[in-house]
Amino acid sequence: MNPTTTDSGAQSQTLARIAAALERAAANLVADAEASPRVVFEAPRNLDFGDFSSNVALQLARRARRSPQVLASELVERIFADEPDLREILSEATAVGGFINVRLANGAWQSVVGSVLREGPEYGRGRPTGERISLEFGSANPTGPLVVVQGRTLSLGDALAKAFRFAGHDVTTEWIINDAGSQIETLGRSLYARYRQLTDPAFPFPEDGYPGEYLIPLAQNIRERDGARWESAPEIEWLPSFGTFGLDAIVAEQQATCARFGISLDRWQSERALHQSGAIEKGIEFLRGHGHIFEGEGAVWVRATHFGDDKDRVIVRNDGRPTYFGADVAYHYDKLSRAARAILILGPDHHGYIARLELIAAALDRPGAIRVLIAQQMTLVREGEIVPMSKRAGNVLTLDEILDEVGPDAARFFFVIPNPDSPMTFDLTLAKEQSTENPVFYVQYGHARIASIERRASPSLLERACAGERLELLSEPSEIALARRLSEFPATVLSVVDALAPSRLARYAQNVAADFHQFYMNCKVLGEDDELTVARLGLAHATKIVLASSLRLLGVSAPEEMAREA
RNA sequence: GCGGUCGUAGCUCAAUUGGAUAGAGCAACAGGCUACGAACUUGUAGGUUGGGGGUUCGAGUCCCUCCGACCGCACCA
Repeated sequence: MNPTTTDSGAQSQTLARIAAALERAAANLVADAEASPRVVFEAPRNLDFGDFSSNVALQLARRARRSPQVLASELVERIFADEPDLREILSEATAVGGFINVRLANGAWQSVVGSVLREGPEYGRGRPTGERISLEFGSANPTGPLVVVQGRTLSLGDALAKAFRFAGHDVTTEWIINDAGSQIETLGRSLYARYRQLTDPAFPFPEDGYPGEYLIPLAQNIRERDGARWESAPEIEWLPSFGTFGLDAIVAEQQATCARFGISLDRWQSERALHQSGAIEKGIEFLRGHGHIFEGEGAVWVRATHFGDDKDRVIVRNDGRPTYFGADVAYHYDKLSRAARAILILGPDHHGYIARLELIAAALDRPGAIRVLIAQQMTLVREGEIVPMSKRAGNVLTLDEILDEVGPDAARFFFVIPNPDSPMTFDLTLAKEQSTENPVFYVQYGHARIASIERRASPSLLERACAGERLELLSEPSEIALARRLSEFPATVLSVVDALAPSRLARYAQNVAADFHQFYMNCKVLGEDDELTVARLGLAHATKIVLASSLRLLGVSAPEEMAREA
């Protein structure tokens, strides 16, 4: 189906044969040599129609001067008349409403199971494409602990990175630390106030400071290290020290939270370092060379309106300091020198920034090379009540607290279920419930159930099953449906990458689990007949492989057994 | 006011990039364990895809226009 996957299953070759036959038939019926018809099969939304369908008759109808339905019927008749051998691989071909629907013989699906067993965790992996991709996500301000939204960008970003890598791309994951601006000074003042408040509770807290109690332990650390020596020092002495101390400590905490989430990024880019390294000047020079820079009102501007922005943007202030936009230009100049494409997943407060970021690509002569996704806002619900959160009041629920409450597996799976740009309600009560209602446990239970069956199976039969013996015995509808589902895995990974939509993988995992549970109800795996047991154990094991791969790409564990219910 | 994102079943979300009868899960109702883990499963019910127009063989998807929600609109970061 897709040439970039290794062995996406024998059904793809089967399909190619059928498509070729249809193309020959169409070429005969449509005496229009200028464009030879191309037959593309895709899975119909409703599988009652068949395994695959093609709309080629709808597209060719006008040129063939007959109705789509008539043309489709003729094409179907022709391929069976011209190539009777097709009946071996094609159990059914029908023309309905202009579509040509085909159903493959069981052999195609049996061989998919063989492919999965042979390739194991490598099933579905793409060949290296050589394309390098920069994927930025997380990137919280270094002024406080990570909160829920960052959990969402982290889950989406890491899942996307894993899918890109599995599909054969070369990915660098990165996070920018905004350590260059005035917020570090504000952080320093807030931390200093906490430090003074340790001995003088009446010491005033800065009005625009960062509330919340997370700075208090940091202040205590400073107190233990340095004692009272800062109490009488002037601000010019303590400010840099407190700012840097706070920054380093908070970034370290953010990294620790990522680690709890099972996420480690390749690159933590300091914005200050961009300023110091001369990267900003390099970026500006590039733009100047392309005529995108002009001077006015004492500042340096980028002609952003030329690329569709609603106003031109200052890149160097009239006091000579670059703006944040300047850092962005520099950072993406650097990213695009390392990678073919840069993808960013940002929080909801960056909505108005999408155009400005994406136009940087065009200004750098790489139109379309920057793509910004916005992870929308989340509403937290617990026991049916909205959890109130206000940054000002300092009662924001941190990501760490959420991990404490529901655990990393549930959090990662839930964050990835909806598409990034749809706002999301996160039900903490549901996420921590270990029950039918919880999709994470549903999928994990499927994996554990297979592991349990394998523990009970005779080792010699299991060994034969893993070698792919007797798969030709699989013929029950629920067996074929499950095998068919396993065949969709490689295409699912590719579609995650194409659409930048990890949610498809979460959904896919749920579908695999559902098909397995149905198979399990209908077909006894460990039965009287050893040969049938071998075939079904093979199917079960292939399912376990695909479930494990799906969960791995989502950063969720695949347990061998679930904790027993009380 | 300008711009962005969105609006789909009672709730949480899908819909293979323009395809057929818009699908899952939860909640509701009715069934299924002397079987490999019932943390499972079978079925029923639930919709004018916010409203209206347009483009074409064909629209939840693309265009226009209203309505509504959220978020931006700095020589802050």
